[in-house]
Amino acid sequence: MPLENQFEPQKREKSLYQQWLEWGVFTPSADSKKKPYTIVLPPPNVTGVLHMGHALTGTLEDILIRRKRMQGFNVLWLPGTDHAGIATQMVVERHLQAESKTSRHTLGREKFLEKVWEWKDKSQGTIISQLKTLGCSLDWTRLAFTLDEKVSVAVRECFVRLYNDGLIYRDEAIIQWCPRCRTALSDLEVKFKEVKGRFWKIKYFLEGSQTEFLSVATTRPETLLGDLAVAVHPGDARYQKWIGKKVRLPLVHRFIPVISDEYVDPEFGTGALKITPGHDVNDYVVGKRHGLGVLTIFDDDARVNDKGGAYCGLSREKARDQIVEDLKKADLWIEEEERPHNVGHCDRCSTVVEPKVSAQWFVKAEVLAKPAIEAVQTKKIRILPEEWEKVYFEWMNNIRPWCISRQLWWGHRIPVWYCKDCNKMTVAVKTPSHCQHCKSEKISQEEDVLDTWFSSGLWPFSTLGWPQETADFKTFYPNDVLETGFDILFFWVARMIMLGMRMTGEIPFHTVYLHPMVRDEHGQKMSKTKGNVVDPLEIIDRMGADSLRFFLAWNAFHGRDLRVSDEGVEGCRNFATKLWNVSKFVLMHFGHLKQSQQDKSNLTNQWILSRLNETKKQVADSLETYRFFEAAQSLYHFLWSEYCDWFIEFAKEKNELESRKAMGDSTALDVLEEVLRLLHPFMPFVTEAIWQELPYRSSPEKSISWAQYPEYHKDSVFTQTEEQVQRVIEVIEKTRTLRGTHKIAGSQEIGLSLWGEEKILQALKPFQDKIQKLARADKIDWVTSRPSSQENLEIVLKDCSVFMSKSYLGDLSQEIEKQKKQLQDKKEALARAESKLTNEKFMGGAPEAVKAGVRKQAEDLKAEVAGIERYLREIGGT
RNA sequence: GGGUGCUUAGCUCAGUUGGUUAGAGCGCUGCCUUCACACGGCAGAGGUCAUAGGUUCGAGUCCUAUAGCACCCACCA
Repeated sequence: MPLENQFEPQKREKSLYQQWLEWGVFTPSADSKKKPYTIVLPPPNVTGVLHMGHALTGTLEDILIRRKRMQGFNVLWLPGTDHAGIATQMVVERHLQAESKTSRHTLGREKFLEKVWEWKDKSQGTIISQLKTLGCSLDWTRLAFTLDEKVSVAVRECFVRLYNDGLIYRDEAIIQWCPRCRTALSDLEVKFKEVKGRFWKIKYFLEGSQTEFLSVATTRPETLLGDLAVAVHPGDARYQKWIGKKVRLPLVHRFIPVISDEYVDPEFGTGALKITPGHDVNDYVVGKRHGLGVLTIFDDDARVNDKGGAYCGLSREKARDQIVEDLKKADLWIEEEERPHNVGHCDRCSTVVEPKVSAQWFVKAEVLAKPAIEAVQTKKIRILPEEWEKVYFEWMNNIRPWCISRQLWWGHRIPVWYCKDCNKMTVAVKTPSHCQHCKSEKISQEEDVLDTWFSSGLWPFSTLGWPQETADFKTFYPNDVLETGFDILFFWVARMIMLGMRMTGEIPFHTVYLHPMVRDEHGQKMSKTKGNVVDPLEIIDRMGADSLRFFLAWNAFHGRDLRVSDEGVEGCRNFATKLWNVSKFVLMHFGHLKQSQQDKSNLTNQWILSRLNETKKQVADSLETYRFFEAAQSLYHFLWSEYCDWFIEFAKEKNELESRKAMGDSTALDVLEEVLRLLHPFMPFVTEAIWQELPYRSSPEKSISWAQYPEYHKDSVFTQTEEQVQRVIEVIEKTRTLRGTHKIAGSQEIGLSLWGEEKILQALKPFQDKIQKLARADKIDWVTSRPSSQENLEIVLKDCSVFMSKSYLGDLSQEIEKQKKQLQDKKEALARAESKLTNEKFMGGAPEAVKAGVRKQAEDLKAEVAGIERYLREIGGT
């Protein structure tokens, strides 16, 4: 059946995907004898819609997956979504606020969670349909969600095991607190940003004195309400006499000790540091060292609490203003200056975090990290690109306790029950009915939920049924590749390795591939506020999923940025169109064939088969090393610059075309079919559409998804033919160049003479018709004696020359200049080569192959130099 | 403060262990409405590989220093 004139992705892609689903292409059989290959999709957050980063993940993983499926593996690509605790809760809260002006607190926990579940269902539906639009061959029968019952079981199991092993504990400590989200955060969830601030110097009067005071510098005057000491460096001469004395806390009139501690930097500020153990991580440590205790002066919303006396009820910001004002009034203020400093912000909502002392749950990450570090050191797990290994080690070697409790409603409730009678904790997988210590039934579950990343950390196996020894778990664990953005190396990848190894005793995957971050065309981070977000669906809508996918693969360099631009995707759309058009052409001429029948004696066939074979090798090498961009480029180059530009152009020559048709030669079709299969993982839709229209196929299967992925065969290498055709190409190209430089009209046929050794001419002669057609020559004379340079121009190739009558020429001045430059370049290159050959050290030290190469190079250059000199003389440049 | 990268054509980037005359896409210039394709064809211009040293027979590739840029981690009030 002929292909329609244009491939219209908008019309075709949906139904092609539907067909794959109907055929069950994406679902592996659990009891297959085939070797398994598994990737779990990094579960997108159910906060909204997919962005370009997801599209990149989907594309790269689908390329790996589809290729392995075609290579006969039992392939599982498992889709899922993440409940994304803080992020989703925040989105839904905002939504509620905007829609009905209600807060979660007025709704209550149960009602609010209902709303979040509704949101989740909607968002998940959107995400699924987007992944389908992109063409991702995910096994939807195994769709998972991080709050699924089976995942919950895994989460509890993991928690209980770690608790029993002493690796999870509850402790009162200073943690990062987001007053807007009203929850504790892990260190990773706090982003330090430089903000403009002020540095205030305040008087702390000596107890009993009206004149003597310490000048204390701070960026946060409001925290003086919680000061429990002033610290100076033990070696600081200025303050020796103050140590052990007491000072009066301004405005509050409490008396606090002056202590000495090495932590204080005497060079910084005034050398006297106020200590607020309740609201500063360092002060907390200092306070602990000196037994100062803790004074918490903010409530969960970061308003001053009842410990703040007159300031009670004020927000942090208002309290600061008020306190500064009062200090000035009371003559306790000395001076202030502008001072930029780093302030921690909530990763999710950008609120300034407030360090706060509270009871939280922690994981002893340093214990889990040890085997996880070793796994990468011993290369049991490879991280690619390799430089990320260093980053991984750096973080893992300095890992700190991981705060896993969150004061949220949306998430996995921590499986701990407190007994009202004996105050002890019951930690269990199954919800207990009574306290395991005193049998009391007065128990209540911990209100806190777990950090989202705790459940994500189990994803490679919690989705497969662990801790049950299910068929899926046995077949598909460990996974093969974990592919994701480098931004979640610590958040997610490191934790999967730690938890995976601890829980299952095995590495969760053998390869981590970290892709670059998607940026806009100027390299700027995409953000809604900047308005530079490129929506993958919008691009797909205009140019098709295949174009976007090919673009993403093409640009997945091993750098850190991937810039998305319309022009770039257009180029890839053009490539898809090229494929479509050449397919149209091939089917037009060879679509009637019923079987493969290749004329292996045809040199053009040998050449393209050899080139195809080389391409297969390059694609395989590139994909095995996750160089998607390189694989995409090889395919692009082969299809466009070799198959279309030369093979098809050769085949179009009248005699050739007729003879191909007469013989029923199917090479053009067969090579196209292999290209389709090679390209299918990259551009699944258009390749499937064309494949469906082929008159016969290499595979009896209904879908190209099941067809075999082409593999390199060393018996399809035709080195000699490649050289021979390469020479033909050069003859044509040089002739065309000459025509171009002398402005010979395209319609003007010219006569050529080809001069060279008999052997060379014999190799060229089979291509006479093709040379004539593509160089637009009406005749070719084959000569072994050199034609007159009086009447002809000579184009010198490595081992032969093309002669063209001077009668075709016009103005030569530009050409002379160009050739002079050429001559200069060649002479320099020749001089370099010759100096190598006369250099004894080079001749002694370089390997034989290199020396032979240089010798050959020198010979070629010599011939070329002579040729250009001759040519210059011929066209009148001395 | 610690760490990791980057600097190659106008732009975005390749260039695997040092080895022949440094590549691609886009963009640019000229010509061509040739029967698959103007989302096309043909041809062309364009780079002292950031700088300065060094190692080597040979350096875009290795070493040292310098400059500039980006990112990550970190509690300097």
